[in-house]
Amino acid sequence: MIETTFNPKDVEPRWSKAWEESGAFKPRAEGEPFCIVIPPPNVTGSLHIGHALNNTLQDVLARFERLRGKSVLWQPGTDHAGIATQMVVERQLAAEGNIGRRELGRAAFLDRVWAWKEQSGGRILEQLRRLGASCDWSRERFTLDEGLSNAVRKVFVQLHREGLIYKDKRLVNWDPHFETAISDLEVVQREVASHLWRIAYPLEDGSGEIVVATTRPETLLGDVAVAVNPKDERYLEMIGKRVRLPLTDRLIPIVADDYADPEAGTGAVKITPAHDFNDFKVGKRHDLPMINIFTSRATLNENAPLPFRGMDRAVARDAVLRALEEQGLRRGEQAIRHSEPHGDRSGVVVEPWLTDQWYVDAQKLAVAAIAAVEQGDTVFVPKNWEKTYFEWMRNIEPWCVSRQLWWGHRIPAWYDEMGNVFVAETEEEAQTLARLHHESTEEIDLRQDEDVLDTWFSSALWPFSTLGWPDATPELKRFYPTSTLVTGFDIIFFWVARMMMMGLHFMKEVPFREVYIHALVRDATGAKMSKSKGNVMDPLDIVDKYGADALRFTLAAMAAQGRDIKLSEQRIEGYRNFGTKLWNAARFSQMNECAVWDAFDPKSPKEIVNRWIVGETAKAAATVTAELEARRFNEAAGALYRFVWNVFCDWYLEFIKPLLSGEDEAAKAETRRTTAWVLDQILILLHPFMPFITEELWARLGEFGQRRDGMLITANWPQLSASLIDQKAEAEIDWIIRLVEGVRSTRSELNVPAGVKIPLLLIGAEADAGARLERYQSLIDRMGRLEYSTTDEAAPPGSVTFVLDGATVALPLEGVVDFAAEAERLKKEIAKLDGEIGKTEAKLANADFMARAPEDVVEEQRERLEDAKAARTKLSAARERLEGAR
RNA sequence: GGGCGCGUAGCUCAGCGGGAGAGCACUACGUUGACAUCGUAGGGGUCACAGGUUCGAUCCCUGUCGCGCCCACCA
Repeated sequence: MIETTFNPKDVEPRWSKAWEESGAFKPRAEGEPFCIVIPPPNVTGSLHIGHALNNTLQDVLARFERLRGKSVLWQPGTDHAGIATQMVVERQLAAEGNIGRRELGRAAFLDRVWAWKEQSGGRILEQLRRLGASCDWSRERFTLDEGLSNAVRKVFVQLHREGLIYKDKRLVNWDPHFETAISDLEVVQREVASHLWRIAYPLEDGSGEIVVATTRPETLLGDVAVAVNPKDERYLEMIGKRVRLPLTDRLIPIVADDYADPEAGTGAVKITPAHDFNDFKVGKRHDLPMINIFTSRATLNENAPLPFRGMDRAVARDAVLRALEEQGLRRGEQAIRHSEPHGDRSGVVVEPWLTDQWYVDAQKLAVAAIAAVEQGDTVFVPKNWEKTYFEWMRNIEPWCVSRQLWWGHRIPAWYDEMGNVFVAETEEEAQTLARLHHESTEEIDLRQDEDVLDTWFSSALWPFSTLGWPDATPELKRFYPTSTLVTGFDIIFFWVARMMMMGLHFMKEVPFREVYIHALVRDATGAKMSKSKGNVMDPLDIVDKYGADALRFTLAAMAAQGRDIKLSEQRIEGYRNFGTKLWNAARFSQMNECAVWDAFDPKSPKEIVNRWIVGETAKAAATVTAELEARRFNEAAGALYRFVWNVFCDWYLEFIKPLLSGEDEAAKAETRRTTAWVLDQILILLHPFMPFITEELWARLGEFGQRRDGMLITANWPQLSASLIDQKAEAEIDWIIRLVEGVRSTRSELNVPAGVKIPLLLIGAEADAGARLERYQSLIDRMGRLEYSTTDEAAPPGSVTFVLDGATVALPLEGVVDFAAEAERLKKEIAKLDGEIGKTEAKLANADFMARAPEDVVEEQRERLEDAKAARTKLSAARERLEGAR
């Protein structure tokens, strides 16, 4: 016997293991391929609620397509997450005893990182298993494993050979904490309180001064010019003159450049080409020198005047301001708020810094990536994200891919002593290239580039590298292009765009046909979850408390396209209850010996209720299928919820109780078979959302009937013909439902005690309604708590009535209810009908409406009017009777 | 400055050209061998505001107000 509540803790680990061991997660040999590559989580990370959403949606699709018979590969793996992982290990080192990575040395430090990876690396995938993720775990990959590293080297070398990767000296976003370059995308702007300081630069000829405004006075030490707008009359005279740069012994020119905005600041702007992106361009235009005044840690270097050397930039700011004050060169300040660039990982202010870095010519690669989406080779769902994608792709900047970190793919470039660079997949090949270059047969001393690649470089190859590229593996042939990518909007630029570029370049085909973009999971109040705010919901805690199915169903049910998810525990609890409801429905079926039956033909039932529920099942299956195909996860989940709870449990199971306890053995047998069949369909349809409870019930229900062929995970998705929908059955059941609801509602409104059984008289019924009443009498009596029900000629005085289609339902309640209350109820009902009659009549009297509205709409209004009028007549009659009875 | 999105029941959200829905919360009542993690019934809405299009607008268009996010810039 099934117990009254489902206990996920006992059940989940068992099925996780069984599924994996059975090979169900591996693609079947036959069938249309369906492939998803997982967005690889950081190898040493742990599961957060965003992962839970992301992977739930992927698993819903994977299980859905698997049930539909496709050959499904959900490719798992992890990302080495260069900067993030290195940061964690550096913190560990600091906590242990202040040995920095530089003191430790590259090799020893990397040993530490690998050790940490070995220790914590498996955790997040274990956590995904707890969610029920049906990845083919035997194919797990890691961005730093041998195969993927090979792919990275091959891609780098080929792009370099094609001129699409090059080394360049330009300003980069420099993170002084990690002492590495980062890409534009890794820079976040944060608003800070600051000042706009005005500083006087004395003219060389002693004829006066020019005042500049700046938020960064310390960079004055690297100024090489002052720019004014050529149209700015205030400064026309000064163009071409030189000023004495304060605190230094340098003379710098005043140049005319459109960049200077007469409206901004004082109209005169200091130019520091080595530390500002705009100034860099001005410097290039005017052929100005570039003076770098910072070290890699953003302290002042030897190019700064002696007193300032070695100072941190913040200290230097104060020192410069003080020195200017002493020299009487400050011309006031004003408090402002402005945004400053920060490293997204380090949180420190990023410094524009002049260095040699490797760049990918993204502009060229973007051409095909833009065209592919324009042509619909890859579609975004929801579609409006395409606009974001295009906007970024069309304005793409060179991608800085080198990082001055240690944890990552070492750049496959070697230098000889003269600084010539040889890019090759291996040192041997580089050696060969070097010898050719030097026309020498001697061993040439080569030194590999110290830098590693941006983490996203290897991620960009993920859809083909994980399938075995550069080898022509069967998986690559079969599953590339992959089917669907499921990811968050926050990594469209970081990841999606770059996979598009790399996939198209190396595979000559898009990496995926579809990109499903889901929203962010927020807390119940709409705030972004973050550790510092302390409002994070740990998915594993939720799984412990409510079970994985409840969490999964909640996330899917809330995943409406285009809106963030505000997750509350109450909601999860509600869907846990849904699981319990299903569990108990199964329990009921088991108690009533609704056993699994071989070869049940859904066309076979004779009983109306059974014919009805078969049709409802067909409708639900069609809806769930269509909604999942359209990626409306919330609609699919909602349809299932309503079908299981409001149709199957609330009505069908109640309808069949009399049949199951009745004498008609044929009807009883049929009902058992039908119930078992419907429940099976429910388990299959629900399985993508709630895999554990459905699989468990599948097994339990299989135990007392005929044994199952296999696990639910490999069952067949229902394909039910619309011809199973029996309109006559629908009409009859609909009539019964409305009758029962009318009775219940009337009883409740008039406070008829639940325990009191009352009679029901159907007045003025057409022949078929009368027949229905007779046929389903026991059912109706039971559900309406009726003493008996029958047809009659007229309502006895003092009965309470309501209208059902053409008939009046009378409940003789004299002595049971308060007629004043009933009169009030009738009055309300009649007023409501009057309102409706008035509105509808007005509409039908409107010539424009009659002339322009479609015929079916007009007809609908006519029917509505007729029904309302008929009901009004009957209720008025009832009111008169009531008056008479008083 | 450019872009995207959102204002619908107390809360969280679906819906999106022909009489507004769900879950939770709330109220009342529960003799019911599937289920109290439940059942039955009920209350609750100028669908932000203003114009327009239309026979008809919560839905389409324009504008206003409020909120969120992304990109760019910031002397």
